[in-house]
Amino acid sequence: MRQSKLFTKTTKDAPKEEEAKNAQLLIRAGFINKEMAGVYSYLPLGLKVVRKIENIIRKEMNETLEASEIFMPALHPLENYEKTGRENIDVLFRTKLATGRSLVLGQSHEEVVVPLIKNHLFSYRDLPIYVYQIQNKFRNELRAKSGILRGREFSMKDLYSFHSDEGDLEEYYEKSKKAYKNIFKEVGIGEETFITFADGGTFSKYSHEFQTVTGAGEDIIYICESCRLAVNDEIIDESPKCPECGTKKEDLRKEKSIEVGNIFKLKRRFSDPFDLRYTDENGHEKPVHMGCYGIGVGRLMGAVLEVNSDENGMIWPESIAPFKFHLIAIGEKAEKKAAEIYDKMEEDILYDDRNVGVGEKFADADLIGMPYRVVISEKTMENDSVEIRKRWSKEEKLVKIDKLQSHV
RNA sequence: CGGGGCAUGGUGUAACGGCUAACAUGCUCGCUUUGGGAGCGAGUGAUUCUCGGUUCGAAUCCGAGUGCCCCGACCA
Repeated sequence: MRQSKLFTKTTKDAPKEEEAKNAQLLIRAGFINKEMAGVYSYLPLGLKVVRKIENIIRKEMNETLEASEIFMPALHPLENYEKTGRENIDVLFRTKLATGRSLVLGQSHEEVVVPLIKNHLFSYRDLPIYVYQIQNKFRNELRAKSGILRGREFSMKDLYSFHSDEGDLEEYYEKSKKAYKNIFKEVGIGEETFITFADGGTFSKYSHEFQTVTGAGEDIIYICESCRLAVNDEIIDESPKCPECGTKKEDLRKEKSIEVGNIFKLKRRFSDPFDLRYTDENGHEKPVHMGCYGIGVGRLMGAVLEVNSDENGMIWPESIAPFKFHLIAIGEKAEKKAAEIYDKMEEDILYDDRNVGVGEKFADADLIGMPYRVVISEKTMENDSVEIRKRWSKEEKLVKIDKLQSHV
């Protein structure tokens, strides 16, 4: 993309109303726009990151977990929540149809997906079923905070699995952990992210969270380094040790962290209220066992930033960077050559063709944080080369122009 | 929801109860400049969050409201 065609602007100063690093950087770089507390627009560069994260998630959902993507509504009838007893949870946004019928804005989709699946699930031959979506959730948080880490409207991937028995659910649940690990590794926070034993909320006694260590987090976890597992502070008193190797609480590493994913064995918590059953091989009706598996997409983007940035700006992992290269030309001759390079590799390059000082271009390249900054000047052209600088290590080297694409 | 803080051009800040609300940045025009937010000049841009009160006079003091941030509680 030619940067001159990008309508968003960068700024030197962060708005004073944002304190969270992720929000300051994303707003300064023009990736997002704040509409109100906890509600943000995603602008071209920010949306590119979101789309890349989504596609990484989709790949794991489709391939590893064999799930089918669907898209459910944000408007839900309140009656469904009365069936499950969740009509009074305090994060529910309520609204009404013109006819007076009570609705809620979806904060999760169990109340929609179960009746939906009921129309398609009759026999043991239909099981298992795995469906997921990437959709906006609405939660009337008393306090939105930390930029895009806790919003009132936010994008989330939610997967629901339907099983003939607990054993099958168990197996799939374990498989989901692997898929989740792959996702967090692929977006660049694998090292900082730990499977964490946590409270099950209204769903079940326990659940597993995926917690990414960062000072910006709102949870506290106790990490067992050797097992790469953690225990959430909320249940550490109940089980004050590593669930795997038994290392005691005192020897676990205590850290602040942000929950980027969460998986639950719902079992019959939602299938029973809707009478979701199937007929088994012997003609008997049996209950359906469910699991649900969430990942906050916007939050994940924020978490990546909290982990990867420096005083000059953002540092995007190649897997989710809006572009791989940020191309800057110095001098008229170099501009011509840069345009040629850009034409061949449009998809991978953000080309700064703006008529501004080179200092500003460098500063913006640091702020926007593409993994590789490519500079072409008369000096580098003497060797038919460009200078490549890695955003994260600041390491620089000259590379032949025709080797640029294959080089890194 | 409890506690604390903040609210002034687009953005970041300044201004004793008293003159036309200042500075930086941004933006526009002209000239110059091109390896780290460059320079000179000329412009542009504000109902000082809202409502009410005190006062001869309010950005400034008082009250209420709203918005935003932080701590806590809450968090499918």
